[in-house]
Amino acid sequence: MSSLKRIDVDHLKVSCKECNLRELCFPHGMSDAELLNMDAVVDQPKPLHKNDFLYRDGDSSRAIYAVRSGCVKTMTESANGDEQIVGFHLPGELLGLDGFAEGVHTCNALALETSSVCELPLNQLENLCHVLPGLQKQMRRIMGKEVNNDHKLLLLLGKMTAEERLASFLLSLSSRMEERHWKDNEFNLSMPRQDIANYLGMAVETVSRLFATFQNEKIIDVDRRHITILDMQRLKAIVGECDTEL
Amino acid sequence: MSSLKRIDVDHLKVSCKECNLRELCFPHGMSDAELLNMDAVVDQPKPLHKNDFLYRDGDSSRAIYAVRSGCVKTMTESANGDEQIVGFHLPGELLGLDGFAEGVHTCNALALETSSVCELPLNQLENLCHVLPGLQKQMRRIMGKEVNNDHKLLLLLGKMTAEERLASFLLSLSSRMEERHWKDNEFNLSMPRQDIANYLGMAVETVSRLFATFQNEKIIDVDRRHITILDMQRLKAIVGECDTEL
DNA sequence: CGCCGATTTGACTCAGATCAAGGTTTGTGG
DNA sequence: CCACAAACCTTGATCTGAGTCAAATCGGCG
Repeated sequence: MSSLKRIDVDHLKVSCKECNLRELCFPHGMSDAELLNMDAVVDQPKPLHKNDFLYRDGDSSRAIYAVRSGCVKTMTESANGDEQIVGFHLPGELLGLDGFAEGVHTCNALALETSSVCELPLNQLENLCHVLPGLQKQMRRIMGKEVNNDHKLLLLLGKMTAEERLASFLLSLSSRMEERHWKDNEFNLSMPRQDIANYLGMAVETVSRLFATFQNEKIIDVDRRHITILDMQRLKAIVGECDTEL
Repeated sequence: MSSLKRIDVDHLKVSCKECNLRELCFPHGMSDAELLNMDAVVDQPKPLHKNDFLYRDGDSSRAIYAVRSGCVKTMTESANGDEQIVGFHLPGELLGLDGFAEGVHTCNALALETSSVCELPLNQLENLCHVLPGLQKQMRRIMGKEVNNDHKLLLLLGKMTAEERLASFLLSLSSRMEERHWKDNEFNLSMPRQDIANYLGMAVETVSRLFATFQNEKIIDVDRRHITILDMQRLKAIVGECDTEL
């Protein structure tokens, strides 16, 4: 690949039609004709560096975003200053719905590593929904998914033990890896232990100890940020999915 | 009021235009003309009795609902059978978004007391959104609000102590009472202690003890399900809204 | 009145937090 | 290329908020 081509990549827009994440993202279920319309309004801003904010609590809500590469975390802040991470967003996953209620974001969104996103500007979204019935429908699906995700997390925080939470977290990542046609039993964590702990409502030390326990029990292999799931069945058994075989 | 009239009440539809909850509900921000259209599609089924399900996990999603009177709780169920209550819905509040992702509900919705709801059928929603720009916008606001609510609850479950959680719960109820132009410092809980405990991720005994503590400290007065907030400032101070006067 | 579910209260226990080191990896400037 | 600092991660010891278990009390209601 020539140096010239490499420079061009920055300016090159990946069309929705050709994006390999299209089935997970805005375009899900759309016709080719509809995809062309999408391409016309979807913007692809400069990549975010690690620790760059995509948006902050209080920013006016201008768009919804899809992660194209990397990983973005969203977190809410409380009155007395502590933070709760509410989501880690992988490529193809959407964020920004938190701004829909009042037109102002109520979360911070921060890149965990170098990441790129696609933007769907809200001022165009309204018109586009009129023209593209598929998008209208997809928007509803997206929001429903967000709600369901949050509910799962509520269940996790409200009812599970630390062990179940971490197992559940690993399984969630694993199945999202599979959705993306990546290995579902071997992946890298893009977030530090501290963020996992925050997300799961526990102390860093507990995360660390549980990783050690799981490793001792040969359920997973942990090498710094690299996770290998050795015994998926046992992991599922921990969270109570009692479908061992059967 | 004659007995004849009383019978009619069952059949009488309350129009959105005349509903005193309209500013909290679907109609928020709509013109009179738009409200007439809403009325044409909003259905008002028979009231629910205590412990009736409005819908169940797995039911196909046919409508979104607005509580007109009473109180409805929604809860998710985990693989191993335990439940997490994810919301208590007061008059004017909406529910049913959990069915948007896959067209199937992922929550149970259950009346805590005799309750009535309005239904907005989904098959009409799509068309209606085309015709009524106000509804389209309102739908987005509604979903954003749901997401923000869930995020608040995540913060509560992930980061707060039991004391903070209960204080936060009481303040949330109080401000929702105010929205409805009811007393914000005196109200009845429509849910048993067990449900409060479940919602806040703690044991019933802890709820009971904390009510006793708050009562001893003259922050609230508790008489069975009847709550009187005696010292709003102190309650706010507990959750860390350090705006005590300022 | 007497039963039943909801609530409260007390005593005890424990999962997981906190506190305290120590080890490892990464990045940076000389 | 190395030294040094700053993150990040792990491990051990101790502590505690809130859960669990058990029992009494209350409030309706047939």
